[in-house]
Amino acid sequence: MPELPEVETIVRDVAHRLPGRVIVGVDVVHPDLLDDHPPVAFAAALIGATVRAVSRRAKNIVVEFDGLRLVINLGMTGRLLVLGDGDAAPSHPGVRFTLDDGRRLAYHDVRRFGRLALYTPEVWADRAAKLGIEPLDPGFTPGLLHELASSSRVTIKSWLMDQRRVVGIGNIYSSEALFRARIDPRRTAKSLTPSEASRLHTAVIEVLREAIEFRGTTLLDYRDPDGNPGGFAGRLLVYDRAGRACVRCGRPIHRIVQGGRSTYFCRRCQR
DNA sequence: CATACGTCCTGCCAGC
DNA sequence: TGCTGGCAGGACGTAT
Repeated sequence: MPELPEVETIVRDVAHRLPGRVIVGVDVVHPDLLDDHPPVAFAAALIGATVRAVSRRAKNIVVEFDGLRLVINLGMTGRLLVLGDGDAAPSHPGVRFTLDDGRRLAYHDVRRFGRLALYTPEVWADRAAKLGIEPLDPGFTPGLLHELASSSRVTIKSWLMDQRRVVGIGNIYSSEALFRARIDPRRTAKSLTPSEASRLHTAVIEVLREAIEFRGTTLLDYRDPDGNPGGFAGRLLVYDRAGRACVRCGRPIHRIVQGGRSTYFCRRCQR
């Protein structure tokens, strides 16, 4: 899916366009996107509600209404599109929202791994509290990263992707951050020294910030709310570059499988 | 509790 | 050309 930079790009784009708008229509095309929530109740709760703010927590888009939170997780292929009069209908609509100014907000999802859920602010706060720390928050320090990692026997690659410790990092940015930190993805999380944890801390923050600056990575599916791809794919150093030359040493980038997911790294540069 | 793995779903692409 | 298998930005449930 969209990882933190892609979700952040979407949220920043809609955060100044949606507040003040009222939902006047809800069309649930694929009820499975709501889990077991009845589509009729979902629509009824949202119709007439005014968007007050849009924010991000981990890889979730949080649309804030008075006394209600619509939380959207994009899964692998989800898109949140803002459509005007002339815009074509999405090819894989999941849920369509009509706004009081005539625009439409469309949740589009080819694989339908995404989810839309409604919570009271209190229940959402409880769920959000169970997620790990935001890597771009000041509380995310080299010491905290080292401490959190020091008790885990899983590989550092898998550890980075676990949303219970540090949020927002997925399959692309975990490989990218480990390359930048020159750490072998096969190492266990607990094996990192304080100085390696510090390098990884810096690498995570830098790669996420740069990716946000370039509006995210589009390999195939990711689009911003206007339907445009992100610009960071060309700046990836290892992800999806198996067999190509490492930008640092020139040796070929390797692809391995960890936890059922592809990992890309340089055997020479990453120890 | 922590860890490992299968599952949800559709589309695309390489290889035969 | 047409088929098949493998693979794809995530996260949850279950088994051990």
